[in-house]
Amino acid sequence: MRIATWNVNSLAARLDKVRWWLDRARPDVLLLQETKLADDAAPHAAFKDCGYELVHHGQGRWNGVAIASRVGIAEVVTAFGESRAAMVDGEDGDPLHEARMIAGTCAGVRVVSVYVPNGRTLGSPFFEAKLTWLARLGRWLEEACDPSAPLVVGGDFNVAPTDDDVWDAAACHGGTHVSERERAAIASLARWGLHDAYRAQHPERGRYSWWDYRAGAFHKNLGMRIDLMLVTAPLSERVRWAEIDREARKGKPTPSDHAPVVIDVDEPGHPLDAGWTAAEGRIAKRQWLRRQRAACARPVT
DNA sequence: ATGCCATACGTTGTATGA
Repeated sequence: MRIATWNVNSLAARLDKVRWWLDRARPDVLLLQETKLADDAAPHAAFKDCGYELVHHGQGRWNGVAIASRVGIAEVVTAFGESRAAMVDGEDGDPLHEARMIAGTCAGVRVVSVYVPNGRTLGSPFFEAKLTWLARLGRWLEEACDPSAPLVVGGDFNVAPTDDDVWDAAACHGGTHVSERERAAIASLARWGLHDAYRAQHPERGRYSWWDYRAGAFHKNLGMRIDLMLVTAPLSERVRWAEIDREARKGKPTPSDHAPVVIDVDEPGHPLDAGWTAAEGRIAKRQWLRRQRAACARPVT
């Protein structure tokens, strides 16, 4: 089973790129962030054409999260299960009232797509709201989820868990994304039972999931690893492969400033589509894996 | 190592992002 997360920075602007990537990586489940769409504008038909069911939680201009699955989606929860009445369309500026969380169950795995608030600057009300939001995520996990069951919280956490996850912690946005309190919030999630699936497969430095659009940051590999796949123990021991697909950060038209983070559960690569013979399937799978490694694993290209 | 890039909304500017 392949599960991925991708902050697409507008699903409307990125729809062709997302379709290309679904065909390229064939994830079973894709967690999406920053769709920047209202629910009634969610592109269900486009995903259905690619073989995916889409569940979406958005309010329009900003934020917006979704889950695309080709193995079914059940038990959908948005906004930590708060009622619609409690949500005031984010108009009060409280991130707890914004579309930043959606969960579902796909092929026996509880999947949670999160878009953690940015925080803007240390000490600002936005920064405090970011910490409050992360604490709310922790409380929801404690109340509604089971660390001994297979679960992944994937998404844009807007936190680089360690200095190995950022090109230069000192140069980083006046301290957000790398501060002690943000990292303590991630550590608190870890204590509940969430493991960093990508880091478990890749101890090396210099692997990032976001690069600034400007000043050639991507080509200089000046980035941060802020898109995470955090998995509970029963899922962690099933992870066989993880990558950040840098290919998706390249090319025209303009890509998202984030790259997808992918994990394979139970086996590496992906079961091929029906219609292949077993022998053809094995060969194609090896070629696919080789291509993936060559394309994704280079530190800088 | 910031808003120099990119997005939406709406109209040539403002808000937001990490």
